[in-house]
Amino acid sequence: MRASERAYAALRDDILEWRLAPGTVLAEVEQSERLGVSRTPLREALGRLTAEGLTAAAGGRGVVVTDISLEDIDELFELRETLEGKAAALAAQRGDAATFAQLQRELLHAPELVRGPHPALHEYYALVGRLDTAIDAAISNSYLAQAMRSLRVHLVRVRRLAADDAARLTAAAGEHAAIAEAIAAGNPKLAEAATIMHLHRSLSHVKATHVPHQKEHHG
Amino acid sequence: MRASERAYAALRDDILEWRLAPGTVLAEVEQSERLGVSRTPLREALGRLTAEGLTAAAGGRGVVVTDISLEDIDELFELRETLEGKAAALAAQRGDAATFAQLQRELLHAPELVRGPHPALHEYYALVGRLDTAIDAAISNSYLAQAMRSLRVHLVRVRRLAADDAARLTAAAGEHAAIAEAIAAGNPKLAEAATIMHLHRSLSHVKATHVPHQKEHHG
DNA sequence: ACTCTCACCAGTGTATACAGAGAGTGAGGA
DNA sequence: TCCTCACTCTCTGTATACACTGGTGAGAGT
Repeated sequence: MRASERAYAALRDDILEWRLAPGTVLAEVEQSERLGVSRTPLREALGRLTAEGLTAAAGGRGVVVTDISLEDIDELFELRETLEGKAAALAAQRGDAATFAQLQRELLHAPELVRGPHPALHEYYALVGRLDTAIDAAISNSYLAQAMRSLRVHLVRVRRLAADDAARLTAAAGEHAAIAEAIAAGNPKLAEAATIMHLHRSLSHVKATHVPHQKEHHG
Repeated sequence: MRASERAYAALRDDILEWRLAPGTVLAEVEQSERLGVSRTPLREALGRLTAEGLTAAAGGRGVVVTDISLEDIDELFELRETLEGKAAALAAQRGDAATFAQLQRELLHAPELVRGPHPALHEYYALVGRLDTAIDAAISNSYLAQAMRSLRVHLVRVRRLAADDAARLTAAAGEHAAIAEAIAAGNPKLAEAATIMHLHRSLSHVKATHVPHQKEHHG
């Protein structure tokens, strides 16, 4: 694998998992030594991260990890409602009913994954991810899909701010199932409404359980 | 100005003005010599262009200028309708009425700019650009604004495919004035409807006057 | 004549050296 | 005591040299 790709993936993970706190200055030499690559591929990685909005240029002083404020979360979900609402509606018009009917059935059994002594959270998130992928494929609009992908990067960070307990995941599975059902039924209005409902509840949950992230400067 | 910035601006302009036809392979050494910069800043420029979707990696064989098909235009306007419709609605809710009322008055006089022996097209496009900027500012949602900016880059390319005659520009000015009026009136539904109407007519115009671009390989 | 293989080459990916700019710090004066 | 100016130092921005990969063309074998 290319060195620039490794550096990008490593830094991206570090930021999304909050191992690199917002405000952290990413100096080129420091990071290139830490990741074992030279400055050239590291600069490429930083450029991609900056283009995605995970880092920002700090005026001659390298790049810093961007912050996510409560206003950012509101803005993020406002855009998300617009894009994913439209995407669900388009999927209902253009998607394959059998695919989404199958996803609905699986989602209805998803609560079993998050309950019990050994919650299979990985499988749960993979299932939800398959619904996202199915919608992306169904809309057959690469620009819209691209816009949603770039949005989801930031949402991964936000998700880490909330406490995803079993109760919330169970409820979310039901909401996802409702979206899949509406798409399978070919009902655009209903699919959009189900998506907006889900996003509002998700946002409420994030805001209710959100704990301000302490900035750790462990050096 | 930084060399990477100059290279980026030059290549971006060349692509948007169709001086670099879709499918053109941008070899690093060749372009770095043409633009008078070394390969390092040129690679950064190519990375930014690829992130924006104006170029695409060609599997170890450099990057190529991406193509814009008729399907792309449909997808582009589908996303545009979603984003700009929402933006207009938000601007109607949050924007300053006086600002948009003033823009409406100027837009109503815009036909004078495109008629006559000396059409002031530059002023016309600047005025329309000011409406876009005002909407961007009014929505106070950086993520939505960013999504629209990345979309408009591609629309500049599409605009070059259509023949922007005085008749179309006059009609477009009226449509823009209607959008500004609806925003000034604080009517979100109306602002969204006016935007969707404008975009549909704009798309129809592009499709009606579109001439397939001949690929020139002048070397 | 067709196909397979090997070698060469063009071009990207990476490392490193050098220059220039910006920020921080220290001292001196008001 | 605070403000300002200059110096220094570190870090970014750029150039260039080197390595490696992927592709293409020619030559030989079937």
